[in-house]
Amino acid sequence: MNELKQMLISKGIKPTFQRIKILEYLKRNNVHPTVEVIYKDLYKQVPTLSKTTVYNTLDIFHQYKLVDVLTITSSEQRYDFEVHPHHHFLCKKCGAIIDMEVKCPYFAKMAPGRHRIDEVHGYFKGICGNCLIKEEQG
Amino acid sequence: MNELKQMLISKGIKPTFQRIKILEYLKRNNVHPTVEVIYKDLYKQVPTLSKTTVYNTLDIFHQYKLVDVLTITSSEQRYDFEVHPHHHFLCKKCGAIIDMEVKCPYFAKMAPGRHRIDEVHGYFKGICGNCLIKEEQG
DNA sequence: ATCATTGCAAACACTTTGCATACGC
DNA sequence: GCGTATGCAAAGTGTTTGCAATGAT
Repeated sequence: MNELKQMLISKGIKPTFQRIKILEYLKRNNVHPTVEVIYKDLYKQVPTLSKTTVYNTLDIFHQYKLVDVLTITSSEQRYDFEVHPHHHFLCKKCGAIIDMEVKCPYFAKMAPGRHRIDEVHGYFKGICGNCLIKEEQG
Repeated sequence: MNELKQMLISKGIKPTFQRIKILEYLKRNNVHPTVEVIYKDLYKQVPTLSKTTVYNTLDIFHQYKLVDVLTITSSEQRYDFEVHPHHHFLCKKCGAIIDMEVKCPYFAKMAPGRHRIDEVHGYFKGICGNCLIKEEQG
């Protein structure tokens, strides 16, 4: 908790109770949760919490590059405690988003053209291992 | 027009006037338009057109793999007349989405793990060549 | 006549905005 | 006390749904 507080301070973000809780949640739950999920889970601990604050806080975290915003599914944004660049896998059956390591620097160098590239995103869609096993059994 | 009609028939899709028009539009405008844009543009030619029909039609096209759905921006879906697998570049300044060729098969083979990968998506964000030139001049 | 497509209007879901209250230095 | 953060409610935006009217064979 103190570590996270320091992390916020060092980025120039005022370490309020809500902000620390949300950052803590993201660090602990690396399942790329939606705002809804973050809100519902944290509400148990912080009953005064509002969704607006979750949105505000995630916006600030994103600005200060503490979290990544994933736009894999079109209907909702998902948030990722940012550690290092990596790709994602979305299971079309259960909806889970699973981290995938980037194994080669192909992507960053791929496009030398006229555009300035700031961000590189890659993701896969398919059926995750767990769902495949269930299909075999079912 | 007849070519597109044949394309629909060969896929088992009834070639209605609206569907042909929408497919034609997508083929001609490879700027990855939104539903809004498609609707507003086609409305001029087809004043009875409704947004619902645009949605319905794009859904069908997607099912039958005539178009790709891009979820690069979180706020809206964009549609792409599907020719071959390629990546995309989103300009954060002007909002344009530009096609980028896939130069190596890295992506498809990257993740041999437990999951079954059906789709591979890659995109970049940054400032496009045109906007860079404008910045220099401005 | 039948069955699918179309299109309006209402409902939905996620996100943003406006503003009054509460908190922390 | 002052300035920012919070949180409620309302508005906004893209998408989906229900259903009646239309159109094609």
